[in-house]
Amino acid sequence: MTAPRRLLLLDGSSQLYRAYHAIRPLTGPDGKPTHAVYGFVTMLRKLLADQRPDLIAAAFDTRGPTFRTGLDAEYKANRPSMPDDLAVQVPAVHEACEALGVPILMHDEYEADDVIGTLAEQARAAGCDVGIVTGDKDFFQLVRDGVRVFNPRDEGAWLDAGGVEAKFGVAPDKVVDVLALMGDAVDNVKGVPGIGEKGARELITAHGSLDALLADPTQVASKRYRNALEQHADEARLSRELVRIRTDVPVRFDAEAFRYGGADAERCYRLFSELGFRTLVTEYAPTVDAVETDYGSAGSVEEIEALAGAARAAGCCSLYVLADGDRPAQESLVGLAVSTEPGCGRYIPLGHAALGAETGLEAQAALGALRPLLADPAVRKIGHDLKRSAMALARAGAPLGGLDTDTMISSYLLDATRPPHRIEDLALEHLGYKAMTDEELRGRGAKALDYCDLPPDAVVRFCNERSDLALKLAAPLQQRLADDGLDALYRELELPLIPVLAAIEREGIRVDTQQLGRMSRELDGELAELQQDIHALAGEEFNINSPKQLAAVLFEKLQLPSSRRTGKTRVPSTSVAVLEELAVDHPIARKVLDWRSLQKLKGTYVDALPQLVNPETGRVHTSFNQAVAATGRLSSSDPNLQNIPIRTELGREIRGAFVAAEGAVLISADYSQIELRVLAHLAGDDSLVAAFERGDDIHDQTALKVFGPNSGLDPHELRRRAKIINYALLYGKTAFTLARDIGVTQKAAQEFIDAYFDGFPGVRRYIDETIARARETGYVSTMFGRRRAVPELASRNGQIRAAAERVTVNLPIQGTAADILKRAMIDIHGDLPDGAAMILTVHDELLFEVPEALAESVAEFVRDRMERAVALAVPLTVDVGIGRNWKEAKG
DNA sequence: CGTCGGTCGTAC
DNA sequence: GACGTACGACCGACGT
Repeated sequence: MTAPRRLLLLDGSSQLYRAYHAIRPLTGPDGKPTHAVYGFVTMLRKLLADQRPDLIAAAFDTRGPTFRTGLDAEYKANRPSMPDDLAVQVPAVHEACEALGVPILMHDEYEADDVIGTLAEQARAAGCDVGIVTGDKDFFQLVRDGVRVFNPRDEGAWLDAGGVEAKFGVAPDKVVDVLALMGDAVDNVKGVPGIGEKGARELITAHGSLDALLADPTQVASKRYRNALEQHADEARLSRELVRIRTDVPVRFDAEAFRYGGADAERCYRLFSELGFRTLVTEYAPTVDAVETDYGSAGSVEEIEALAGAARAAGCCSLYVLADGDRPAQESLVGLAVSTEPGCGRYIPLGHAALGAETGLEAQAALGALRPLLADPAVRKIGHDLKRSAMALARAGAPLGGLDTDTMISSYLLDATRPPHRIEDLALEHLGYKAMTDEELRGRGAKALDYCDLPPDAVVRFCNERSDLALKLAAPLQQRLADDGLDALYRELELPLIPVLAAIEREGIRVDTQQLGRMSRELDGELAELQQDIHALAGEEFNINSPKQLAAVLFEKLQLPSSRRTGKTRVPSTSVAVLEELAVDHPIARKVLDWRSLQKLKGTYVDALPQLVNPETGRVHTSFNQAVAATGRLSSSDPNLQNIPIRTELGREIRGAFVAAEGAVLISADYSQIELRVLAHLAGDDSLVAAFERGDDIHDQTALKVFGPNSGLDPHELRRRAKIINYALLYGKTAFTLARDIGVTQKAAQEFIDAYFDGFPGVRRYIDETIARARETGYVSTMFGRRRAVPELASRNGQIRAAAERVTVNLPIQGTAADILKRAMIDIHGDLPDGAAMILTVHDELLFEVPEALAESVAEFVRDRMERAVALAVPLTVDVGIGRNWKEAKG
C-alpha cells in the first residue's frame, strides 16, 4: 500500500477575512484595493511551499441564503455585510487561488464549512491524510484519525484529537455540544443565554453531552445554569444544528480534480501584473523556456560572416559584450552575442578559459571577421550600456560604429528616478519576460566567478538572451521616448555623449603616486599625534571613527551636552555641526574634527587613489555613469573624481597629485555660476538678468538687494552671506537651515529670504509657476526637455510634499546646467586638435590634457565652445586655467 | 566571513 | 523636520 496522500482543504472565506484585516490597505495600478488578495496569496504560497500537498482545494462561501437560514431566519442576521473594499477583491482572490493551482469549491445551499466537512469525511474514507486549513475553531469538531486542523497563524501546529483537547478543552466529538451551549455572537447563534465558553466546556465535560444535560437538567449543580438549560433547551438544540458542520453535502471527492500540479505561471503573471504585485510578477514571468528562441553559437569565420550579412541586410543588430574585470577601462573581452532579429542570438566566444591557449588565434580570426560589421556606421547598433560594450571592443582592437539605441539610457530618460536600469528589469516591465540575472549565472558578491571560467552553455544562453532582449526592447523604448518628446534629447545629447565619455574614461588621468605616498606618511604622523591627544583627553582608548563609541565618550564619560540625535538609531549625533558647537568649550571636539578630516582625506583619496591606478597606463580611469543621477548629471565612480577635495589646503594638495604627462599641461575650464545664470534665464528676472549682463558680481548684487546699501557689515562677510543665500534658493533651503548656516536668528533668515524675493520678483514668480505646472502635469522639465516625474507633489503629507517642491525647483536648474555641459562636451570633443584630450568632467568643469605648445590655443577654443554651447538670456562665462597639475590649473 | 543599513563627509 | 544631486569609507548588526 502506498503512503496516504495528503489533502489540504482550505477554508477560503476565513482566510480571506484574515488577510483583509492583517494587511494594511494597498491599491493596485488602477487604484482598486488589493490587500486582501495580497495577504491571501502570500498565505497560500507559503502554505503550498511549506506543506507540499498532493491534493488541495479551497472552499468559499457564496452570498445567498443556505439551509441554515431555513432552520433559523435569524442565523447570521446581524452580521454586517462584507465591506465594499473586500467584496471587490473576492473575484481576484478566486482567480489567484485557481491560478496558484488550487481548485475552488462553492455550493449554493451549503457553507464552505459543510463542503469541507463532507470532503474531509470522504477523503479520509479513501485513505487520505486530510488537513483543514482554517482559523475557525468550529472545525475542531471534524478532527479524528486522518483529519487534522491547521491554523496558518500558529506556525506548524497541526491539531489532532489530542491537540484539539489541549487547545479547546474538550475532545473533538464534544466540540459541537460546547459550541451549541455557548453560541456564537458573530453568526447570531443564540446558544444558551448565560452560558459562555468556560461554562459550556465545564458542563459538557462534567455531564458528557448536550443530550444528557437536556434530558436531566436537575443534575446540574449551578442553579443559574440549570434554569438556563431548562428554559432554553430548544435554542440549544437549534444552535447545535446550526454549528454542526454537515458531512452529507451533495459533493463528491475527486482525487484527480484536486491533484496539486503547481501554479499556472502565465495566469499568475497576468493576474499579478494587473494587481501590481511587483515581486510576484517577477516570479511568474515567462523565461526563455517558455518562449521560442533560436539561440546558438557562431564559432567559425563563415558563420560570423553569415551573421554580418544578416545584420547588413537588416540595417541593424543588437549586441551584448561579455567582459571580465570590474572596471570598464580594464576589462578583457570574453565573447559577444549578436542578434539580427527578435528571438535570435549568436554567441561568439573570444576568451574562454575552457577554450585553451590554442584558440588565441581563433579568437583573433573571429574578431577579424567581426571587425567590419562592428565598425560599419550603416549597421545601427543596439545594446544595453553601449559605452561599456564599445570600450571593451575598442580595447580589443574592434571599435564600434553606428551607435543607435542604448536601452539603458533610453530607460533612464523615461524615468531617471528609478535606477538601476538593468536589462532584466526592463525586460520584465516592457516585455513581461523574466531574464536570467548575472547573479544566477555566476553567483553573488565575492563568490561570483569570472565569465571566462563558466560553462560555455550557460554563457551562450545568457548573452544571447541579453542581446535578444535589447533588440526586443529597442522599439518600444524608442516609441515611448518619442511619445514623451524625448527623442531629440536622446539623439542629440545622450547618444553622441557616449563616445565622448568612453574616450575620457579610456584616456584616464595621470596620478603622482609618489607624492600621494609622501602625503600618506605625513598624515600618519599627524593622525597618531591627534589620536594620542584625543585618547588622553578622553581618559581611555576608543575608536574615534565609531560614531557610537565617540558619542559614549563625549556625552556619557565627559558629560558634554548632546544637542541632537541621529534619525534612525537615535544615537546622539557627532556630526560637524555638533562638534563645532562643543569645540568652544572642550578641546577634544576640535581635535576630533581635525582627526576626522585627515582620516577622511587619507582613507578616501590619498591611500585609495594609488590603488586605482591602472598599472598598464599609470593613470586612473574613472567610470562615468550616464544613467544614475535624477537630474541628468553624470556621476563618477571607481574612483569618484567628482568629489576630490578643494576647500581645504590639504584637499588642494590632493588635486596637486593629478598631473599632466611629460610635455603636457592640464587645462581646467569651468562655467562661472552656471546654475544662477540658468535660474536668471529660466526665471527671466529682470534685475538678475541685468546683473549678469553687466558682468556684476552676482553675490555682491544679492547682498545689496538683501541687506541694503547701509547694513554696516564687512563687505566680505556680506558677500559670503549673499552667496549662501543665492545657493540656498537653488536647493529650496528653509529659514531654519539658512539661519544655522549664516549664524543669524531664524526670523532674520526669513527676512533675508523675503528681501531676496522682493529684490528678484521674477524668481519668486518662476518658482511658484514651476511648482504649479508640475502639480498639474505630474512632471518638471529642463530647457532641453529632460523630465522628472514628481508625483509626491500631490502628497497629503506636508513633509513629503515640501521635499517634492524642492526637487521641482531644483531640477530645471541643476538639470539644464547638466545639459549645457553635455552639449559643450560634444561640441568640443570632435574638434580637439591631435594630442589634446578631454580627461574629466565635474558638473560645471571640464579638464583637458594638452601638449604645452597647444595650451593657449586649446584654452581659447574650449572657452569659446563652452560659452557658445547654448544661447541664454544671460551670457555664459567660463574661467580657464592652465597648470602642471589640477591644483595649478584651477588656481 | 560577507552583506547591508546607518552615519558621516567630500564634491558641485 | 528643516538643502538638491551624487559616491564611498567605516562601523556594527546580522546571517551563513
